[in-house]
Amino acid sequence: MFEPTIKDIAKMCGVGVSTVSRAINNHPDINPETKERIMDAIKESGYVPNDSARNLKRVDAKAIAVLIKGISNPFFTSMIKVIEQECKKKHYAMELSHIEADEDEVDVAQKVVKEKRLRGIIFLGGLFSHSEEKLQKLTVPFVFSAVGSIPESINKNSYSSISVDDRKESARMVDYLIGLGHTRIAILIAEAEEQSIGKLRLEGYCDSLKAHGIAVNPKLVCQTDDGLGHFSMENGYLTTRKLLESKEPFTALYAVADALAIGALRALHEAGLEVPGDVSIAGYDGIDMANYTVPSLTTMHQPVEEMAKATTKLLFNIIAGRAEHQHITYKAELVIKESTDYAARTEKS
Amino acid sequence: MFEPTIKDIAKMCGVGVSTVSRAINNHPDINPETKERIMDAIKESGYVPNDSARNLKRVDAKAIAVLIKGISNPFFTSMIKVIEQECKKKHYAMELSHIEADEDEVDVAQKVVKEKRLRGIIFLGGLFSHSEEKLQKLTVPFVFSAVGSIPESINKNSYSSISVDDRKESARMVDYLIGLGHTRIAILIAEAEEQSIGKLRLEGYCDSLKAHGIAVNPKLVCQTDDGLGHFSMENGYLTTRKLLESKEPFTALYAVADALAIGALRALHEAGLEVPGDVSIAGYDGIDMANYTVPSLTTMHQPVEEMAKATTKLLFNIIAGRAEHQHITYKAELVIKESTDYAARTEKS
DNA sequence: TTGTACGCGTTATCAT
DNA sequence: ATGATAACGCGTACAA
Repeated sequence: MFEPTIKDIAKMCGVGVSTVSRAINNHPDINPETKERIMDAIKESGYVPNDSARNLKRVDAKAIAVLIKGISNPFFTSMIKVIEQECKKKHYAMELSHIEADEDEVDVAQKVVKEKRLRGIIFLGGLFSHSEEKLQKLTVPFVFSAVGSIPESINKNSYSSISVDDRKESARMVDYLIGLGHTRIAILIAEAEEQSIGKLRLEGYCDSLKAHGIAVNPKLVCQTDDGLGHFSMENGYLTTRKLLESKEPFTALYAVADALAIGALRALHEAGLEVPGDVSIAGYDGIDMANYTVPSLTTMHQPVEEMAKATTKLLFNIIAGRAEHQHITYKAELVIKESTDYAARTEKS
Repeated sequence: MFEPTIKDIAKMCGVGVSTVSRAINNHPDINPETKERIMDAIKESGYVPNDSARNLKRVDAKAIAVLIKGISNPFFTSMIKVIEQECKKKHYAMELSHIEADEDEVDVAQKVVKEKRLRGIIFLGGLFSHSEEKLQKLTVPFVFSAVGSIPESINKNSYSSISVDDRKESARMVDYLIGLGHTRIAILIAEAEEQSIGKLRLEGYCDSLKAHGIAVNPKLVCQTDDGLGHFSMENGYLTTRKLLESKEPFTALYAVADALAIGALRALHEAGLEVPGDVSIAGYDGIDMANYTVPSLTTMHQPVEEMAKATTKLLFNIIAGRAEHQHITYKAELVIKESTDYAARTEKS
């Protein structure tokens, strides 16, 4: 089947290619009549401009990339949806790419930027372990969103970030559990690498315990041993089972991701334990699903929509030269649901 | 910052551009020594070929597109992951694009094909409402995966499809529920447009009831009224509440998607009903989450991984001219978990 | 307001 | 085995 090009359209309308180009790209210098005639011909012939040729010419494509690490976490799915909508509004294309656990996101970014000649990058999730030198090789603006903490050593003016203060909010959750009278609080983490979100949330946990004069019991710090560090329900389930098998007593379980918490819920149920009757459970993220579990899940709700919108808005502003690099921290909201209760009741039972 | 091109590499190595091109693309006619020298220079300079220029020249990009309708259904998330892996293996790029509920997937496909010059398309989800004429305008091979039924009127040799027999498997689930003694079985559907998956599963429901001499009670056919037809937990929750408010008695609830079932689980819990004590619940899809709900969910498990692999494999084979169009139907597996029980017990309570 | 001609970075064809 | 060169389809400076 024949694919018409811009030349064919030009011939059909008896005009030059540049006139057609102007019509397509809404240039001001064009006679409305000719433009209409051209647009009609385009519709009729089913002509669609070749993206490759455009991008080749334009030196940079009207597109951004979203590089996401840890797709298994439903939290990101929500963010992507919002980011995609925002891109559509701006008529930007969005290149979505997953990054494997063992890949270096900045390396991938570099490759993608050169391959696709795009205008900006959003890093979603993962952890920050890049040298400033490496970052500076990236020729387009980029925004880190929902990544682990970024070392102070990196110049704040060389990148943007959108985040919540994972360490602080995590501590807040543990404060709440302690406030309910819990002292033997287990924590479920999937990854604990340096600078990762998991690590930060673990630190918050330790902060809070220490602030309340409670020693951290290493036996209650539960980490998956698959090394993959997925925030998955399966991981939450398996790790909780191991915790139960260890017989180490606890009255509350804090999972650093809702997906983990949901797996934990199931494991406790199978062990014949009531939530929150026997054990209180708290999650983190505030994903949709947390509202529908039985019992519903107490969690730290991150403002997904706002964060996603802020991320894209910031990136577009930087691309347009309308903004400098910024660091925006959102507050998470402690959403108290059915899965947590006073320890006193627990002890009685 | 300066971006080296193939010419720069050529100059650096004192060779012609074509030699560099040959080195990059693993052409046979090249001296291993020169090739090595070139590859070194490429690494050193950080050169990455410009995808746009490549695709422009190559008339078709080494890429396929996945067009997905209904991203909110977690079932698709799993499929995408597998498809992506398969693409990586074949060194194909994968363009992922969501289709809005009101968009026509074939129109979008046409646009994407022309814009990106890609080699094939996978349609994921949605329903089939396209004229053969329109389909034939698509110049690249395409495979429908997990879409609703395709009208007999369309020539089977003009497209491929991977699916499960939704109508039959749906009936099988209802057979099972009836086998447990249930007769007042409600059904939860999100969309019921012609040819949609929802419609097919509804038909299977009716088939089974009729085969067992049970009349279909329209009051037990529950459909969301948001018109969007999302397979979301929220939809399942809200629709179930409406059903409960209607006071129409039922002992079993069949949700045509697990996400809906999870919402239903919650709604019943809030109404003080036990599952499966008071009401049995069954889902459809077999998503991961179904194993972790409390109670765990009886569901029709679709072989996601196999289907996704078959889809990509088939598409690549057709692209390579190694295969004709095919229609593969997979069997779903009835996975019996905790959420369903004999009606007898229900009646007693 | 419109048309002509060049070049973007790459691959393929042809010589050598 | 290697190099020169013509496309690929488009945007745009420049001329008209």
